Amino acid sequence: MADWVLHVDMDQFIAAVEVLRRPELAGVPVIVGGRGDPTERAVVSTASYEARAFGIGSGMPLKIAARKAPEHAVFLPVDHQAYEAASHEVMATLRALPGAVLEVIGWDECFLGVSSDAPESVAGSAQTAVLDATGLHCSVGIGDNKVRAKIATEFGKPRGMFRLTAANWFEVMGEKPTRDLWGVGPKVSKRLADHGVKTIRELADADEQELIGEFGPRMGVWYRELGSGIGPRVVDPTPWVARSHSRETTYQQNLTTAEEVEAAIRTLAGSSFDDCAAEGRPVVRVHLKVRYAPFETKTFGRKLPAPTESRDEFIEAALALGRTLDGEREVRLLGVRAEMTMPDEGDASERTPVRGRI
DNA sequence: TCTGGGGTCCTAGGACCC
DNA sequence: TCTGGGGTCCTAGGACCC
Repeated sequence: MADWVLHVDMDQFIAAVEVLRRPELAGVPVIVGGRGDPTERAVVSTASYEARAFGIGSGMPLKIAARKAPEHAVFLPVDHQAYEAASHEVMATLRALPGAVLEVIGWDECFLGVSSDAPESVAGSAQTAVLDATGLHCSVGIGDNKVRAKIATEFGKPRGMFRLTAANWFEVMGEKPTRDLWGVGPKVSKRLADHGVKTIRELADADEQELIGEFGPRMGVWYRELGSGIGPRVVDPTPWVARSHSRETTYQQNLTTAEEVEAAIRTLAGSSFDDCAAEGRPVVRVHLKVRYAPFETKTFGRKLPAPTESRDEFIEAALALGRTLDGEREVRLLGVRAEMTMPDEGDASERTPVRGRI
């Protein structure tokens, strides 16, 4: 029996959860974001397939979405608790599949490690089990590692499945742009293009030393491997442990006075500290995230003089950092992050540089 | 036209030490 | 007067993902 990685991804998860508890919304363009008021400063969390047909997508400002949306579209507020609960149900269902190892990588997606000679059959069982337990549909990518499984899912959407392995990697992905790879964003694909590397096949064939020169020893090697679809295969069921916590808020009006900024820092710093304190781990760094007009976001960090478990000490450090902000330019405070002491992680060379929870 | 909120990991370069 | 090599720690910021 061969080992497989399955990537399970819920279809339009947030919108689907909303439709589930309001069946009358089935078939209606549903847009979930912010407080559900499209005149406010906020962005779209998820749009239903019906709404996507009008060009509405995640990350889009609600005001823009409102302009694109038809009259009968419905805007809903984000309800974290409902999605959290649905997510737990989905994961519990998948974890109960016989022989499956589950690694959660987000609210609405996970990897499943399975041993089988018929991975499509396992994928079908997973889809049926999730649908029966929750009423929600999902798509499944089947791969010989995480990278291929993750990318395969896109070809299976919606409600389907797709197998991507070393055998069909170049046939399916070879001529596509590097941007289609998981971990290659707009900046990196541009830098690759500047080296004459546009397609995934070209990335696989690229000169390793040239990539190392451009991206450094770790990312250079990693990107070249990505071109061939090479990636980690181990599905790790160990519960995820946060390394930091942050709070961000979109103020409906920009903060204009030093007093307003200070009060905001106090609130955000306090909340992010509380999240860390709840885990009983000292805080070692503070970060401020700010936006300069018109649209430039920056993050500033400071190590604390010593790890602290004092809320006041952390807030004072955040305020001190806030006072170093450039007073010449119009600035909006976005958030405060509290970085905790790290759990023991072992050898960095054994980790994979894919960002986020892999 | 107006841009979320939650995260992770990597690199460059300076300071400092032996 | 000119000038090593290696290592670690830290700051600051970049990039990406869900």
